[in-house]
Amino acid sequence: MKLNIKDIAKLSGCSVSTVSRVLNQHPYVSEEKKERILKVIAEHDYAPNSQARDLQSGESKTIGVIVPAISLIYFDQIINGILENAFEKGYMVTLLPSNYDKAKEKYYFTQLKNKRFDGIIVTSRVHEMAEIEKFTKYGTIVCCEDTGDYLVSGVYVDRLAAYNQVFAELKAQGKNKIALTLGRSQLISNSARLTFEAYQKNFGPLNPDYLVDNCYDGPGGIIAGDYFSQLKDVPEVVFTNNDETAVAIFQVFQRKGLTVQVIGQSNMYVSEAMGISTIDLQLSEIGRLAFDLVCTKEYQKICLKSEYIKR
Amino acid sequence: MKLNIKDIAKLSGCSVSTVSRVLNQHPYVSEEKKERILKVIAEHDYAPNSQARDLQSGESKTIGVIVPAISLIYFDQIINGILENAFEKGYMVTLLPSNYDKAKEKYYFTQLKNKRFDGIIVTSRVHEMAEIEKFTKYGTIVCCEDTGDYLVSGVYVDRLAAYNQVFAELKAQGKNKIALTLGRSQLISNSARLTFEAYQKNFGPLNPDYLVDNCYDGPGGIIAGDYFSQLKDVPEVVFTNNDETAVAIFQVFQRKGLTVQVIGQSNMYVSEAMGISTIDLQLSEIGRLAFDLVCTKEYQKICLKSEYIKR
DNA sequence: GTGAAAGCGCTAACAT
DNA sequence: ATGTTAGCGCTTTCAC
Repeated sequence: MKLNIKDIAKLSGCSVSTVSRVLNQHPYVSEEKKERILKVIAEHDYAPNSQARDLQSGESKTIGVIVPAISLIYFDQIINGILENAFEKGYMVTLLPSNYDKAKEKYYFTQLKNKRFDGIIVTSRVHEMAEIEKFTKYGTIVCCEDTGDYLVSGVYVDRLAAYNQVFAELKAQGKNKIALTLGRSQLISNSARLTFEAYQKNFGPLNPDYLVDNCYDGPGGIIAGDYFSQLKDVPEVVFTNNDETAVAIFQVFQRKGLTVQVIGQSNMYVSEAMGISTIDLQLSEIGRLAFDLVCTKEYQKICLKSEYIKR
Repeated sequence: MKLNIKDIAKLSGCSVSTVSRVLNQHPYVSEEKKERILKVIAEHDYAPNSQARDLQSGESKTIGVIVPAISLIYFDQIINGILENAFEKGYMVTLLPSNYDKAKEKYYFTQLKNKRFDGIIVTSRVHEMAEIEKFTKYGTIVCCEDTGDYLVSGVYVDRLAAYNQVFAELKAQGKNKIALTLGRSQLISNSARLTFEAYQKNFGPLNPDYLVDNCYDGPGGIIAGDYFSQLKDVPEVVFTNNDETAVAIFQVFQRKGLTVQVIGQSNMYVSEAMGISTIDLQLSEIGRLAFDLVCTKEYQKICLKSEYIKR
């Protein structure tokens, strides 16, 4: 037998508005009634229906987070940052797995229009930024990347600076056989584009043999490692797109007795354990700030500094 | 200017119920009106408000998943199983981080009563099962563990069988210096208890020097590895509670030139890459099935078989 | 085939 | 300080 606020009112002999007042801790309720109502509520184990509250307030205290796939540890850190912040502010976080499927992604933006979410954080995307800009009229959207000239909030790290620092140092050390791994190719991924830019600035055009695409994790790293080690001209350094990949490649080389420097990205625990250099991408801080923006509905672009951690 | 169903009715010159009918694809609407309404909807970029729908239907098509902390890869696999299944069935998944804080956990069960979720999946918990049983009157609850005699649905893997197999084989191989790592101590964690049970059955009482508690991940493994390798009597085998820990311990030993067999749990990619034996805990399948139960609101206990993967 | 109207459970403006 | 009532936007009988 599910009770509603009306029942509580009846049971405690007062009006719904009085009950609502004590529920929401509004002033102007006599101690006597207050206690009586509280007692009835406790006795009958009543809890206000949040769907009705949401409808009434027009908010849901819920935000959606678009992720390509949760299993990539990269996103875990961002999610953690979001989660911590959201909990403190009394928000709930709904995970929106896209698998980089455009239809799914669009569906989630539609749900924003439906008011299922107060806002959406995009950790990675397949839609064009111009399209996402259009969705902002349905609600707050914050992307975890540089949103350029588009009117979309963004929180990101200055990757280019770190990439340039890494490549410049390698060059100064006299290295010049530098291989790269990327996630999605430079055609669609912003970070891939920046990697290229920094590489070319320091070393000129890249030897296509020294590039492996679609490297997202450990298994991808194995493939890349096997490939690089079979080249006639084995690279001196492999600059990877994340720590999981870096570790896997490192192990392949180690097993084959090759001495190749591997550099990761994200500063995950695993790279620390293996003593692999990495770039701290401040993922959890990005999540934290992105939530701040989505929560306050502010339009803003925030750029954090990344740090090259040499090991 | 936010339109509602009433506006659409007015704009297309028919009643709200007719609009509602086409929205929900009910029959008995003339083709002519249907088209007209659809056109108006498209032109004005209208989308029905899901909060109102939820209130009306009494459902939210959302389930909550209690996790101690997302960063533990262990839970990623369960979450992935849940997410895939949920998406297929048109449900949303809200992450409920508990950090094993009892107050937080309780708060989430309260939200179930509030009807914010249609159900909750508990991946790990701090509440007693008896208490959780009481919460089931607020909605469906499914735990990812053996719920024993309590009237709470559970999906889990037969760990004891696998643990027994492992210890029996080690014994047959003549090993007897077996160390253990655990997550939460055997006082509160079910899997810790089972590990103990299987160990004792095969080897009798455990030498307390051969036990390390509170090992959740890589960092924990490092500590354990350092500890074990400093013992006068270094163990021959370390049976760990998860693959991340196993890998970390393995590396510590390797670095110190010690030959110690390490066994993990979860069958994560990392153990495969390192060639470490492990127990496949079927985590993603557990997530998948748990969602099935929560979705159909069935009360059921499902036990899966775990597999010892020797490498 | 279509429409009027009664809720779903709550909040808040308005009256007293 | 307390009660009455009009919505929030939608679905769903129940008439016609």
